[in-house]
Amino acid sequence: MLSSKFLMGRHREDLSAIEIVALEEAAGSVTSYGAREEMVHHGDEVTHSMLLVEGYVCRYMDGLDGERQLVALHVPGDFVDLHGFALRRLDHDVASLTEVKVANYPHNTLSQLIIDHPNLGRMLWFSTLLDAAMHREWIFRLGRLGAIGRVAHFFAEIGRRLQMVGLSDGCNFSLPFHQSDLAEACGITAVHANRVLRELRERKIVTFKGGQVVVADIRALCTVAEFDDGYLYPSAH
Amino acid sequence: MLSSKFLMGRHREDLSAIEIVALEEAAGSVTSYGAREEMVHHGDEVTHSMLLVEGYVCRYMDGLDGERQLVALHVPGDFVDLHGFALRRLDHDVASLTEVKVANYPHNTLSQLIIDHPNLGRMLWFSTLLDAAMHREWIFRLGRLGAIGRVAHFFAEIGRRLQMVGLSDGCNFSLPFHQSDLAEACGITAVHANRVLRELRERKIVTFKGGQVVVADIRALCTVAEFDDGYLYPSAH
DNA sequence: CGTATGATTGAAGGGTCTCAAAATAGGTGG
DNA sequence: CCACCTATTTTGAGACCCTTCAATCATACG
Repeated sequence: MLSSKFLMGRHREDLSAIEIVALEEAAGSVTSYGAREEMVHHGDEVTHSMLLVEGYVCRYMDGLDGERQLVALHVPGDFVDLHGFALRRLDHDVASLTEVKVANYPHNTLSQLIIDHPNLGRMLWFSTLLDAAMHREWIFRLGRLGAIGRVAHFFAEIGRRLQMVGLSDGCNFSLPFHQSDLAEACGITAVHANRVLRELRERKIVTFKGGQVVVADIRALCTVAEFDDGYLYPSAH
Repeated sequence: MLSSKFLMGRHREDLSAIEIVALEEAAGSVTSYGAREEMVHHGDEVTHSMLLVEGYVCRYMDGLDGERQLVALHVPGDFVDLHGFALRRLDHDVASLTEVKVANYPHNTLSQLIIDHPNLGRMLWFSTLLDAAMHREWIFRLGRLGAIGRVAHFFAEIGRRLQMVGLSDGCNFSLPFHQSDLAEACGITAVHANRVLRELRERKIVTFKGGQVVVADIRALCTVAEFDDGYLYPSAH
């Protein structure tokens, strides 16, 4: 099922069997993208929204002199641009990191879906608000943490999110990033990202090599990152 | 009308007269708060959402050693915690800056409102997505701009938003902030905020004194801030 | 084997923080 | 209306974190 990971670990259980079928049937075509491809350009009018089925996608904004800032990273089960449904055009760019498979949801289909299934509508809304909650945490991370804390926090968040959709045990996961991508997510330079990674490695907290993250000391990672997963609204608590 | 500023300057014209009346009638009680009062504590279950009618409100998160990071500033016409409708509990704190008046919208009333008026529902969703768009811009600001750019960007955004609801000409507006508040919004220290303000004053770009912002050179302000108001989704363009 | 890309390290400079003190403004009571 | 008290703003000096610029190293790939 294309949407089988949607809200997995995030109160997916609040969806009825009927609603899940309705969501699945609302999916239009499935599109594939290669790695590192631009998927949506900022300013574009969007007429459908993409549910990420397979692969990693990021959203980013560009500064005047070309420096890029990641504003979101998406993993399977995430709606990548559901906010485009209400906003109509995007204020940022969307690109694939890996090879990617997305299910397209035409906006006029979504409109009807929400009318027919108000509870499903609220869960779709909820999913866009999860993005906003993550945005807030990223603001906190950039505003209040030093470089080490930022990188640690990023690892902690992605690990936890992948765990929720069954793609990680929380400590070992794939992250198809270059060090420069990590830098763009954390508001630091690639050179400094490298030094931060060395320190995290030397302190035996986490290693990152070849797109693979291995958390050696999850306790220390969360401490350094000031990480608490509450803002991810996991099902259990 | 309590909701007369809702989405003002942001496609409010997409709301029909009937929908506006329905929104107005959905408002429950009106509550007043004093200046600098905590309004919602993180983790609280929220059963209603507040539309800001008068005054300024901020949302923030606290780090381990008490440093605070603002994640949003709200001006009249903003729904302060509409995201609580779908999230149920908040991941951050909400506090007043000035004396404040809010209109309360009980969540069960909102549920019905959305079923009866799907288009209004989409506009409410839209309004929470505007918050998310601003979050993204804050991420960019913190990740990619230096201290001067961050402060300039903050001024530019608030000026523009106040202009949209008729509370500023874009260059002169009230901002009931201490320098330390500005610091908490921009991820810098209060001491450095002071130095940045001096530089912006000396470069004849903007002055901030006694809670009043006067932009002397809007062109320079936007340049320093790398500011473009597209992410605020203003009606005209 | 040569080339391109990404990772790693070094040295120097700059931006921001910290700590501390002084100046100013605002509010209150005499 | 002045005197005092407190909160806020302003300034200085030194330390530290991160950036910049450059060079070297490792790796993958034609």
